[in-house]
Amino acid sequence: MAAEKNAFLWERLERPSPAPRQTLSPQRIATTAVAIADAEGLEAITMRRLATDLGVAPMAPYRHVSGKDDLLELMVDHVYADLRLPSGLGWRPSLRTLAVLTRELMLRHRWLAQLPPQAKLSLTPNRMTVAEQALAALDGLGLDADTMMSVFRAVDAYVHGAMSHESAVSTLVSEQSLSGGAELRDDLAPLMMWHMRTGRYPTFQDYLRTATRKDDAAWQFDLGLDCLLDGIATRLGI
Amino acid sequence: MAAEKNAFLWERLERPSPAPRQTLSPQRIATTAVAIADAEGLEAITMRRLATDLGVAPMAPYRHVSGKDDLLELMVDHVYADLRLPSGLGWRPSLRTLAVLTRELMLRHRWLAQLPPQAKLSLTPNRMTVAEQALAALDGLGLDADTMMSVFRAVDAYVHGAMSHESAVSTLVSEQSLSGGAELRDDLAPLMMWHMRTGRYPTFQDYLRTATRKDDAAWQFDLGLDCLLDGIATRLGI
DNA sequence: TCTCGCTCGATACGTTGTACACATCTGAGG
DNA sequence: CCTCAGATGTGTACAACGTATCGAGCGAGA
Repeated sequence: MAAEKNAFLWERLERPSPAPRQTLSPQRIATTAVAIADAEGLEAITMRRLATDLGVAPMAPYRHVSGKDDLLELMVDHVYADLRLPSGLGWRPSLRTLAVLTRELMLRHRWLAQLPPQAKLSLTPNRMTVAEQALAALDGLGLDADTMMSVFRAVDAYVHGAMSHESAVSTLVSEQSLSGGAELRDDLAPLMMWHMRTGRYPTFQDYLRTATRKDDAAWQFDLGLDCLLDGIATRLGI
Repeated sequence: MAAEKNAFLWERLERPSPAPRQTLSPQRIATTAVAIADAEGLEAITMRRLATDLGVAPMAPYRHVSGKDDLLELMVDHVYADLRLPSGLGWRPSLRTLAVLTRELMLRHRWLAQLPPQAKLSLTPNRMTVAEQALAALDGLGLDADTMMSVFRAVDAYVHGAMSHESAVSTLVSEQSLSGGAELRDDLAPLMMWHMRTGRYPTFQDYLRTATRKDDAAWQFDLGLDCLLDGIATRLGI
């Protein structure tokens, strides 16, 4: 594993490259991979496909990333570079902005919410920067370190959970709208109908009949988020 | 696709099986698959491995599940059968119990938090029942249907997001503690150290130095959950 | 009893991640 | 300017995966 003998991916990235052979670089690999995933989804990310789009032999990228997991981390770090919080806003606007910007990032790159969990866990520099900024926004309010981190993680957990759902639904809908073509929600709706016909879910059925914002994902996201922020404010007295 | 010509998996499951050939059944398939995933993780789930453990040819399970995705849905539904809320508790204890029981379920089956998102989305009967119970607990409080669903989904999103993180960490730690053997957190800690040595994350570093409950996942989970429930109560006036 | 349809077995194909050995290019030291 | 070690890209190959396909065996209704 040639790429691994020099410690961490991030460490290698920060020293000047000893041989500027320039046809391939972590930057170019990340950009290309992100373009593929944005256009065709996470399942289109293949080491061979990546190599093809880079105009290079299948095994070439392995000189720069130690494997597919490494590639996914690189992609995550690449897109998180776009996520920069304005500073000096107070804890609540900071956390709210963080959540909203993260949502927008995940809508721009729907594959972000579909990554395998070890890739979501990855401690990449740009993700560390986001965490640092969020923690800094919570500093100096009289909270102990554990509480600060828990608050940040609670918001992060909500955002990831909500977006995992939202982007799975939107991916499913767009997939079948371009393949089947006939009816939108061609998979979900009939299955839901079948469940309803069993009569076992009366409250759920009421919801389906009377709800008017079933497709307003932003409204749903904001409601949960504001509840969470309200609770943080009242419970912690900040 | 023989298994698909008869509509939904759940529909097939509810009619009496026409040929009681009994060597294979969705029940037995689900139990066996869950046992594999519980013992060896999600990546051990292979159609071939499943067939081997069932004592059957590799393609045999395809008569009962239409593919791997179907298998994962079956597994999800199987374990969610254990999740039953006590009724008549009021909305807040109900939602809290739901969250805590879901967390325990996901700790018992760590693969639940690592499923690909389309499997998390699956509308299985037992998941529908959980949703029905949660919505019922929110009924009659003067909330409109959209708000009820959003509240339920907010809690669900928090639980999934938090457990996705928690179970990824615990999986990582247990994996390397049984493989590398030397140091616990052998992957995470040195990488974190390296990040800290860059000096770019002072607030984060303070956290690492002064925090005392870094490993108390239950405490962190409860704090975020209680904040969310507080916020729901105050913002919606219930 | 015969036959039909469901169940399971055997074989095989295409795709994936990646190990390995070889060829080539680069910049530094003579 | 030449050479040479090491970094970089190529070609080939393999094992494992999901699953399509076809044929054999069994049970139940005629």
